[in-house]
Amino acid sequence: METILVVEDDLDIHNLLKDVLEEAGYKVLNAYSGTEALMIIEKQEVDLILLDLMLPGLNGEEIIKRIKNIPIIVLSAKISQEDKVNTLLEGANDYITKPFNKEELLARIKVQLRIREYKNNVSELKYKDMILKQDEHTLFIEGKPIHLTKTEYAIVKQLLLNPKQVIAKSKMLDLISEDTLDCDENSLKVHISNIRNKIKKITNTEYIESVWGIGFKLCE
Amino acid sequence: METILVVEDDLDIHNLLKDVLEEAGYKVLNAYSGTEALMIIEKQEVDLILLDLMLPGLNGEEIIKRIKNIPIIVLSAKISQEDKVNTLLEGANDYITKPFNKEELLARIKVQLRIREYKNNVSELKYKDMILKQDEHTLFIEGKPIHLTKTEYAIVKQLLLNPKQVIAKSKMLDLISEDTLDCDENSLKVHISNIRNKIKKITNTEYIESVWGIGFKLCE
DNA sequence: ACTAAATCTTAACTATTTCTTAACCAATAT
DNA sequence: ATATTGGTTAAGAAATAGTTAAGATTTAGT
Repeated sequence: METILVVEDDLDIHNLLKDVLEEAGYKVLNAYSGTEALMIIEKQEVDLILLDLMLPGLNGEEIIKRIKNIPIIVLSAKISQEDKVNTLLEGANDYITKPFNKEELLARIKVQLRIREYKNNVSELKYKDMILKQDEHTLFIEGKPIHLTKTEYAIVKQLLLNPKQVIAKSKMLDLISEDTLDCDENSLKVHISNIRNKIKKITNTEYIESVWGIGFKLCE
Repeated sequence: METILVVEDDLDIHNLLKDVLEEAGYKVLNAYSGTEALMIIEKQEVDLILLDLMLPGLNGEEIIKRIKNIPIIVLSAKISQEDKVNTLLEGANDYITKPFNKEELLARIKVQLRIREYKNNVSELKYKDMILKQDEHTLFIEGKPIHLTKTEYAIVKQLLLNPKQVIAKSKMLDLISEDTLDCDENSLKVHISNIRNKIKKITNTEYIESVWGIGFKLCE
């Protein structure tokens, strides 16, 4: 089941949205301010955000800037075309004006969730001098192929799917759990070490960075 | 009758294309967004795709990356030569700028379908020192003929159709399911073993490589 | 339709690769 | 200074791949 975070301070609209979404089979998380929304995102897995632009405290625009890799659909009474364009450029993925039509809302949500799913399967993931060719199931660093085991491949794939972002160890374990049986944090650090060794045979450049106490990310 | 998928969000252009194509005797499928297009491809047989580059949601470029084995003709208002080149490099097969000429469109479509037809029925699939002569239903390695059974032939054919690519065991079973009754992963490994043995009688070179936990590919 | 030959699947066994565990050392934070 | 986290290593456990042979099934010839 996919999780949608609703960020809206108006209680009536909030509850209406919640009802519509739950009826459609989504799990709904609730935030009534921008700061609350950011807190929830850090702790829980969220697949999509419905965001009201007019919020107390931290406003919608600022929240959009802070969020990466979660699709955002903006809800707003603002109607000018200019606003629409600005919001999309700032990082929102879609825009719905209030009062909204139930079917349109659900359709737009579906589209965003699908896009995410499809991006996961794009045939080549690139970052700097790394290319993960998914057809060939091979990582290329500076043009040279590196053979990765199933688990190593899954780890590198997650790092490349979220470049510039730190992936917490627990999150990583969750993300790769489909490809592994019982990988724990100890096992994870062994895998990371093994991946780094394979890369070291090709180049001295570091590609994977540790973030102390949190997890791992690709070097910037 | 050949099936063409039209991916275009502008309703006027979409309908114009549909009319032209149906008049020319093609079956037309319609998609108005990238995600819709990908959904259709998964479910139905499509011989060619006419793709608008400017789409809501998943854009044209991303769709091209996801599609293989179906020729794509890109439709776009973009006119710079640079864009043209980029699109072709990314995986599109041809490029037509809007407003398009009806005859030119149909001619380009014909060319792509011809190429496809030729490739599909090409009597010989080659890779390195392997030649699969489909007429003779025989595999030649380093010039010497090897007799393959029906299932073995189907497996080798799939490998040769996608050289350099890893074919997952489950995918392979799916691809050869038309030629077999109930081949499972165990049976598949026996077939692979048998194919390797037949090749080994001719040469010591390895031609089929295993990708641990995933599937098989031709050696590079 | 019957028989013989070829092919395919099943299943046990062996070989190989990968994964996890756990001990030890290094680095970092309080 | 000490506790916590990260990194390395090696060995044993677990998973997957490869081999083999026998019996079942399909195909082809008569």
